[in-house]
Amino acid sequence: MTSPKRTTIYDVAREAGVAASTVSRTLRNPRRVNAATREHVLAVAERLGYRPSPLATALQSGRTATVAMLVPDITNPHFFGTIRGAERRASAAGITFILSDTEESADNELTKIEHLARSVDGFILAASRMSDERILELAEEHNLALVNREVRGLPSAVVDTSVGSRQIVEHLASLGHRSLVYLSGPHQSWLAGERWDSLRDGAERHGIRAVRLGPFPPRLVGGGAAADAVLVTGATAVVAHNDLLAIGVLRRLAERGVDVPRRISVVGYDDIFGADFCVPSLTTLAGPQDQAGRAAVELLLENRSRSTARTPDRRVMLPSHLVIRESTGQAPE
Amino acid sequence: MTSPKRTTIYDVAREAGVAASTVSRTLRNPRRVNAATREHVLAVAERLGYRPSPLATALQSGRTATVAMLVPDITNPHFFGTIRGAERRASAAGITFILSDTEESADNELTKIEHLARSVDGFILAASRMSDERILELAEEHNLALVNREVRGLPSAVVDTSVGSRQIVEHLASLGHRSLVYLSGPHQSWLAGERWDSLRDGAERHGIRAVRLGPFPPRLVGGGAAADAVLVTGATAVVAHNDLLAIGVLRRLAERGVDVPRRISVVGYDDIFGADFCVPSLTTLAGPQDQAGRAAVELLLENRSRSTARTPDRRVMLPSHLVIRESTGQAPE
DNA sequence: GTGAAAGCGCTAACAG
DNA sequence: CTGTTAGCGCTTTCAC
Repeated sequence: MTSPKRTTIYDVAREAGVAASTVSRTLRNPRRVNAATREHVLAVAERLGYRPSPLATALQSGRTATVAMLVPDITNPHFFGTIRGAERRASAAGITFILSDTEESADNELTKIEHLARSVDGFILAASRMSDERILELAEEHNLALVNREVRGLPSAVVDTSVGSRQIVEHLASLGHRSLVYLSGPHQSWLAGERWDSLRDGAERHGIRAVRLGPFPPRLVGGGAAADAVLVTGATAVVAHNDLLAIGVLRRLAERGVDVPRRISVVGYDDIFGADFCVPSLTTLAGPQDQAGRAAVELLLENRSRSTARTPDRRVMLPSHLVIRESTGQAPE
Repeated sequence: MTSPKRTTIYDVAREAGVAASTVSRTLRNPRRVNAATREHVLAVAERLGYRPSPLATALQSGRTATVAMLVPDITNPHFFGTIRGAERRASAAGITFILSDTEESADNELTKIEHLARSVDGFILAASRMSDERILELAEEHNLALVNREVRGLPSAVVDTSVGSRQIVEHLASLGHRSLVYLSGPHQSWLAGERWDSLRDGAERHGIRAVRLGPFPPRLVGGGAAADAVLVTGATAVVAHNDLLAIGVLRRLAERGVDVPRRISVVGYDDIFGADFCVPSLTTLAGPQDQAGRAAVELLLENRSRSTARTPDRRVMLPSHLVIRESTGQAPE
């Protein structure tokens, strides 16, 4: 690759016989320029193959036309939908999309934010592991939008799992289950807390005994220990923090010769890739994660420029729905 | 979020009683500054919470400390490993990672490259859909590294599937198969071509009849039509362009009551998430995709700064290995 | 409607 | 070793 001096706004100006500022206007505020000059400038720019420098624009204007998304674990299929949705939306708006993996660490989130602070217009924090306090503090200085996390006063897009969690309980109750175990996810996960609250709440209403176990790493491997722990409790139904964990449980139960769903029913969250072709296929709470990602980008875009004056803080709530497959069935006896 | 005037290099300079250039040096070339002043400047910078502006640095120096990765389809699990590997490596080097989905379109690749050209130090093209000519042309102006694609003279990291493809044939031959069908992927996919060449080559040596069908969309849904097409041929073994397609085939065959592997054996490529827990579990050619992503970033880093003088063009070749699971077995009869 | 000029924050000669 | 001086490419008053 060679860099034969990119053509700048000045090259265009000279060639077109106008001032640089006119070229700039032609590009940013076409209507503030005489139609004739405008056409001419555009033609010259086109001919010279002029491409604006986003860097220079950003440095001068303060707008970078870039957003960064921070994800605890890129590898986790749970986030694929969110990432895709956000990327698509950003791309459609001509916004550059930066993706960063924070490896499940709140400290990493902070570091990355500091690092990128001046290069982006805002951050999308997906399932942030940081405390509410820290997030609020950061929001003082940065433009933030949260995904699957709520913090007072901050814009967020979350796939509602409260209603869905109750649906899970109802589903299990209707199948005759009288007890369930919830396998919780990462300790700092806000979602994990939300889900447990709703499950317990639902369980109470239906006179079902609910127990929480964990935390377990929200990955396939976590399923081994989780499954064994479940068997000890004698519960007839288990709800895992996410599908990854649920599939891990399924595998371990199969290994141990435990019949699902005859002996025990298993439910997950997210409806990730694979939930429909594992065996037995997984009953799970599905949600439009990609829409959440998409909404987050929109929230960010709305909120920029308006340095201080923030909008009536927007919260987007997306509905989830229960997908019933083969891993849940009539309670034993 | 409020922006109370970020502290600049000038603030630090004034506060420390030195020139701005000294502050700059202290940060870039610490050794060119008197130890005492250095300490002092660093202390002041620290105290003022100074953070450099990547934009200003980039504008001035031409280096953006950013790389962009272009992927045909973020959604495709095949790329997850590559994306993760690249992101990790970039992150470790303090390099900002831009991710962009090109939606399987060569034109989109071109557009995105033009768009980002001045904001990044280089591009990682994963499984590019562009023609060799176009890529070579782009390489004149941009710093490129290819993943799973080879173009004369350009740095690339590819997971070798030639050797692996022959292993697949040997595996099938040893099970008594005398014919196989290859389900090809996207028309413009270089990989698809490579794989077919190696398969056919291997088949020839083992006196196996090999037929190519397709192209099929390399996704689960592509498996339906593909499976039906295979059955018509009467072949006893099918090798799909990737695991997604292979799993799709598996599902369709199950639907039609065709016993895998007793009636027909199925092989995929990539060993994606899910290949081990679909039913039957999938025999597939696994490769270190994340290392390919990682290597690509390294190639890019090596190659930057050296504007014209390119290194003896580096090509990284990663070995693949055959993972034998339940979807392949003895040929019928 | 258009031009001149001042910077955005930083780096890189070039002096001293 | 350190300060001065130009810009990098673009936007944005402020005049004309």
